[in-house]
Amino acid sequence: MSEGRPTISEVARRAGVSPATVSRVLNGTARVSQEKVRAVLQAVEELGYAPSPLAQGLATGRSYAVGILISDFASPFFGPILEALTLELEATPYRPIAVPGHWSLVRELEALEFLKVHRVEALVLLGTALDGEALGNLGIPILAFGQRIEGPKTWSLCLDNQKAAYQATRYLIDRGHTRIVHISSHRGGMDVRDRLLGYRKAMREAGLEARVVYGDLEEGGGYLAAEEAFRRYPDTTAIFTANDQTAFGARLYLYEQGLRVPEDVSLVGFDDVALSAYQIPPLTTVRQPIRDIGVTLGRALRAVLEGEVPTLPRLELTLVERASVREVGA
Amino acid sequence: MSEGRPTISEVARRAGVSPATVSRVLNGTARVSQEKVRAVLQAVEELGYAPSPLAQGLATGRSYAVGILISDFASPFFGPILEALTLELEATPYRPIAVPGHWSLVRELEALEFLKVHRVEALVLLGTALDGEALGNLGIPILAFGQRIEGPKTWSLCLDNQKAAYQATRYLIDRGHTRIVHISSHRGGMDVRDRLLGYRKAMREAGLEARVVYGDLEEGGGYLAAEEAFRRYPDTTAIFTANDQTAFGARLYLYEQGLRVPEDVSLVGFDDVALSAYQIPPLTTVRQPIRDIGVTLGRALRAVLEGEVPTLPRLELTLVERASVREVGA
DNA sequence: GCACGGGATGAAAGCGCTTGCAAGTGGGGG
DNA sequence: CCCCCACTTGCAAGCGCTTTCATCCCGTGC
Repeated sequence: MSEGRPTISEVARRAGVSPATVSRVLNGTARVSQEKVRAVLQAVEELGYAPSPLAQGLATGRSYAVGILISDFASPFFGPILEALTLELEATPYRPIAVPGHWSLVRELEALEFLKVHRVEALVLLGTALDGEALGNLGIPILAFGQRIEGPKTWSLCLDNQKAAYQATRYLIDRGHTRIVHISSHRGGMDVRDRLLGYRKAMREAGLEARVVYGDLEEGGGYLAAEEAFRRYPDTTAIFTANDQTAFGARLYLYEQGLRVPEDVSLVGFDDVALSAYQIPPLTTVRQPIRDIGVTLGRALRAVLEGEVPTLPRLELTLVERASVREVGA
Repeated sequence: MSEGRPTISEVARRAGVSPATVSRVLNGTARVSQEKVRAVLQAVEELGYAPSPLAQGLATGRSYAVGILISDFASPFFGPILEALTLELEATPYRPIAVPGHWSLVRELEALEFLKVHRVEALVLLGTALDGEALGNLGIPILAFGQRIEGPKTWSLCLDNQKAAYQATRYLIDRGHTRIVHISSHRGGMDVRDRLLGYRKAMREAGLEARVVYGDLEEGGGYLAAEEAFRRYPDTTAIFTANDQTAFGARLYLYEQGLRVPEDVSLVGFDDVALSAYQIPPLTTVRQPIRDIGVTLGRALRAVLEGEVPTLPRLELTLVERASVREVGA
């Protein structure tokens, strides 16, 4: 024994029925008499049978695989989203094939090709740089987050980044800050650009000078960007970053320069990554409902796979006030 | 057109050969004349043909899938390992199916079942609680990290956690600390226990009292554990945590209590997660060569899949001195 | 009592690919 | 000039499953 896993024919033989009947019982695709159902179920039980997804896929023309293109497994933002997303998929017959794009368009295209070859039935894009062009008409539904994509059977989960960034900037302005730097990035998708827009709008409205520098959305880039910011704008009193990782990097720079947060300079991040609450001081940041995003994507994915039109609930971005911002005296 | 993807027969027809020949050309399983090779290749090119892994799998009895059981996609430690690991697999025909076990034995068993059903050809365990028992004799090679597993065709990548923990504790002792708390955890595998052992050994040798409290290896647990530590041992001057996330949590507790790091209490972590260098102050911690671990596992996996015996190089744990420890006066 | 309808079931084809086997081809040696 | 061998190539079976189609059986209505 241990002759590999049992096949449907073995189950059929043992139950005294045909493979077709076993298939019908297992998939509930046709009425089968009580008696045979019982026999089949018992045989399945005894043999420990589980159908081969490969064979099923071949026969049905379906793969039951969904492709998830993620920018980076190591991301404290997308990682948890992936976590929630896969969790949501767990009770379904679909299995996620998650591949990282490593922030490189070339890799993303390769990864996409890989997923195409594997005949994924749907695609989830988590913060990639892919656009409608690159995706072409690959005939499967696409769900995107962190980027806006146009196309048939394509849905994007969009939060109002611009508004949130606007509010975060206002928050700083309302507390007396006028010399506010925004650390943005050329990396990242629409979201990051929207945040920049929100910042710009708030500054413009307040008649303040927009001070923008660019990082790479990671800690190292944040550090460098902060350095550049203070070189160019030494009198800066507040920094608003395009994401938390950038804020962490900036924070270190400030620390090394002996600049206290929030006494000397205030800091506001974006994302509310798990660690933001544990920064010193705890980081005031725009909270993205990470778990909800993952769950929402998961649900939408399920809907899409069932051929339905997904309903993407409106998710809100909210500023969570912690301790990295201080009110400056008039 | 756009009639789904082309099949091997279409390629064959176009190239004026049989499907068998196409297969042979593509897999290099037999000599084929120059001329036909060219014809096939051209047809493949023109049609944009790529073989279906499903069909290939069915025919060969292979799945080209490797299972990766990870404790948690959101982990700042395992996430990057997974990242490096998958990267290493990219140029191979194998595709990773990564499923999270969510720190729960039940889920891990479910996940394992899932992977078994999908006929993965090898299994990688990243910090799960599974032991030889649970794994049973599932006839495929297993690679483990962060846990020691016995069995045929089973290899564990083990770093000397005990020694590293011993050294980290000595580091603290050598700098004059005597009242050192270790925050361990009941979660996690052998590694975490080894760290506890290393701590104990160092304390014992120095004739110091072992002060151990337990967390959950995440920030929240670190916070709580630190709280408990100071309740039980108010005169503590140093904390050595079983991982960095725990240290982050403890750090916040200290901050909230107005205890300065390192002036009032020194802090040493374990892992050297990406963010450790960006803590305030930068965290002194035991560095695990995260990237190397991922790469090593990836290479070993490839070897194992080719039927070879993997060579697991010796990876070292080193203490990286940053700014969270101070020397206490005599 | 007979024809008919409908539900349960099995036989068989086929999903796209690989591979053992046999057939066909051409060249060299006897 | 014929035979044999080595090489290339196609045929066909089969991987494990689904699904169409035909068959069979039973109950019902006239």
